[in-house]
Amino acid sequence: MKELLHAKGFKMTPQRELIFRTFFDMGRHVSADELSEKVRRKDRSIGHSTVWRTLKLICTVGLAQEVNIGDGITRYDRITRVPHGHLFCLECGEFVEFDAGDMISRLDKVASDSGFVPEGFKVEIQGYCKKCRQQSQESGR
Amino acid sequence: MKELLHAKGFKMTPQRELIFRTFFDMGRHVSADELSEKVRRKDRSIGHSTVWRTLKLICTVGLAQEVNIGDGITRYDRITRVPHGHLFCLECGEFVEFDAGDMISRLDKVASDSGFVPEGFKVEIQGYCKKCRQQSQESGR
DNA sequence: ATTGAAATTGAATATCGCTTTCAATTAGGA
DNA sequence: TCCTAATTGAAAGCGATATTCAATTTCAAT
Repeated sequence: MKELLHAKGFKMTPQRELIFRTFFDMGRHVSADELSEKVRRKDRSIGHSTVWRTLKLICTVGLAQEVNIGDGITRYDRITRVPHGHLFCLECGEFVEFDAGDMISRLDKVASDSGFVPEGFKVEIQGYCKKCRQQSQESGR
Repeated sequence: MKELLHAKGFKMTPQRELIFRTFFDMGRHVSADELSEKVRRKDRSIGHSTVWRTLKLICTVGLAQEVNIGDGITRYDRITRVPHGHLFCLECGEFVEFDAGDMISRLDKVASDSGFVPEGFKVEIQGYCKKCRQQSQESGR
């Protein structure tokens, strides 16, 4: 971890250590605010801006990527070996992952056909989850 | 057009007419600011907020949809019959569309497997376009 | 261990997209 | 024509993220 930072000219600090650990202990799709709150529960002296910046840093060194579903809140998702997409409920905001491994080769081809060297993929499905559909059915409509 | 609005309880106005026309004359992936600027070149008296609101309206009546690539700017893309994805250059911001028709059935299945009723799909590939790769190669690195 | 340049920090402030408010105006069915 | 609900433009507001800056800290080179 420290080495990874040093390799790119960054330094390790106690703040970063705590933020890194907290981020990787949390689930997926963490927003900056959520992380900031959790980090500051452990150490009140860490500033919001440090958390924001560290989150960007985690992306810069390639350990996470931004996920944007269009609600104005950027979430951060650690990069796993397994390429995956997101299912997202437009009503309650529930997030479900799905394996997108079998799409990759197709997407790779699409990219190279257009002269692009792909860096990342995003496959997202918006819709309505089971629970929300049942609820809206019960309540009259 | 007018009928489409009336059917959903909206009214047609001169402002909306101009904004609609301008939007559909522009290319794809128009941001609110771009549209606003173009509209206001034709009629300086139209307010920004009217443009924003009309853009939302166009989405509400189902003629366009928001596209979000994570740079904090929402773009609006008219809805075509052909489902498509986006290739996006991380360097210069170039946008290229590709046909995603053959992914739909797979995505539909993914959704229903999780109990979701899909409403929309987003397939995006980030990467580096040919031009930017050549340029960064020429300039030393 | 000490040093010193460069990176990092936290607080405050700024910015940037976008939304809302509000009083005045306008569209369009009755 | 009239009436009401929808719409307008300007301005203010909002929330997420970025930036500024002086003080502090890291760590490679001594």
